Amino acid sequence: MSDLHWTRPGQQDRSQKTQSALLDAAETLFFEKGVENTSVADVAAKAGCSVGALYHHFRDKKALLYALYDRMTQEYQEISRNAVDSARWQGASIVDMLRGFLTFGLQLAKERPGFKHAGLAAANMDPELREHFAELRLESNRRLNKLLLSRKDEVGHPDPIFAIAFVIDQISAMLRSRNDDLLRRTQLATCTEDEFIEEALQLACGYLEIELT
Amino acid sequence: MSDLHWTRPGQQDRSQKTQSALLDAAETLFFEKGVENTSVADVAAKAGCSVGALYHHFRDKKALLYALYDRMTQEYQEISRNAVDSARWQGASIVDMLRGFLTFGLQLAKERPGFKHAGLAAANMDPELREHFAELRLESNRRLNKLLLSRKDEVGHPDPIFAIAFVIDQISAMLRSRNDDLLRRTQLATCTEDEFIEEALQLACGYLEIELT
DNA sequence: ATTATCTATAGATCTATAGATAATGC
DNA sequence: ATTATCTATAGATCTATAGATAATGC
Repeated sequence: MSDLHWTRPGQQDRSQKTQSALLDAAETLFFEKGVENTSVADVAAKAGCSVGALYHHFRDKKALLYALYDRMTQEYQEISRNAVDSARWQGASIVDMLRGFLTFGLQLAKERPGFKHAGLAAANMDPELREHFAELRLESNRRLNKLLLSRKDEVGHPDPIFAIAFVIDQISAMLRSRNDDLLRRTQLATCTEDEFIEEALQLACGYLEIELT
Repeated sequence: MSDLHWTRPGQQDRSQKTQSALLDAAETLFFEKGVENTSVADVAAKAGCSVGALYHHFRDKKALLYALYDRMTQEYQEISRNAVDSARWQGASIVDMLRGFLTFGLQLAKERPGFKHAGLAAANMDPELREHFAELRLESNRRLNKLLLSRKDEVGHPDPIFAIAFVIDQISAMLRSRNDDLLRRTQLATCTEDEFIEEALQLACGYLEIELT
């Protein structure tokens, strides 16, 4: 995934500019209308350049898509690694860490709707990309897992290691669902974001057998 | 959605047969390779008939897709209404009802993988179909909600009506995640299906404040 | 006589390339 | 002199239709 032999390095200043413009255009159009329903001509038009220029920068349509995912991946990893950082959560309780994770998950979806759509779009497109996205999420979850394990003495559940992993998986699933606009609209319980966080914490803490102060 | 003006009624015996064959072929191919990557020629070939025949039965490609979703909807509703049936769960406890729901959700995904893929495929295809699928799931959840409310005296949570709705939403999200092969493979906690059900019940009951006997 | 099917193809895309032109930076 | 861009188009699909042929059931 990360070897970039499909994009031309670019040796003039303007090169970088149109390459970015092409990626921006692709990001918008691919997730608005779907990759299959977006022609390279559409992308070029939105980027304000010609089809020929597009093919100068990217070997083919797939290369453009992969380069786009690569860009998103780097963005995502930077944000995520910063949010679930061990130094940042030094001394915090499990509840605080979980609250932080929930807050981060909800915010990210609002600030970068592209990520959400990208995951969706990758689904029935490229199995490789789908895998890649799952791996990204797993990495975040693993970091959180490590954080929580450092405080596993707070957990009353008979098998704390399993329980922590299970809770993270489920909270992750709940977040994904909450972040999907359509799914949220068709849920039985309507609540604000803050309410959602607190109720999800109740769920988690009840299971882990942690006192919610 | 349910008015079927896009399929020809069919007045000969063989008509029904090829129509079914076309829908079967579409079901397989659409969810294997994606709708956009499947040509009507592919579908006709797999169904063992010609493109012309396909267009005799369905106005256009979209009509074929809609007819397919219509068929799946009817199947799904029948199964679902039977599973979450008030007569069937007469006198059962909330835990039993939730366990039944979880069991049903896991089994359905195994028996009819099409439903799962259909939901996925609908996602970045047709917004209308996406909505339709969400509505279907909502209907199931509403039925379960009604069932649980008849036993809300078991619930220790201060706001039982909200708590029940919230728990159903979250269990539904957890099920969706568990039923997605790729997501399951990248989860932190590996567990069998039965373990998943019991742990999910623990989560739910801890939150609802129900005694797990 | 009607309904269902087939073959062949027109017309509309859309991807990717070839060849010409313009802009950059040494 | 090299790199980036544009215009124009070849070639490959793919959808949907027209017109001919085969099967059905009254």
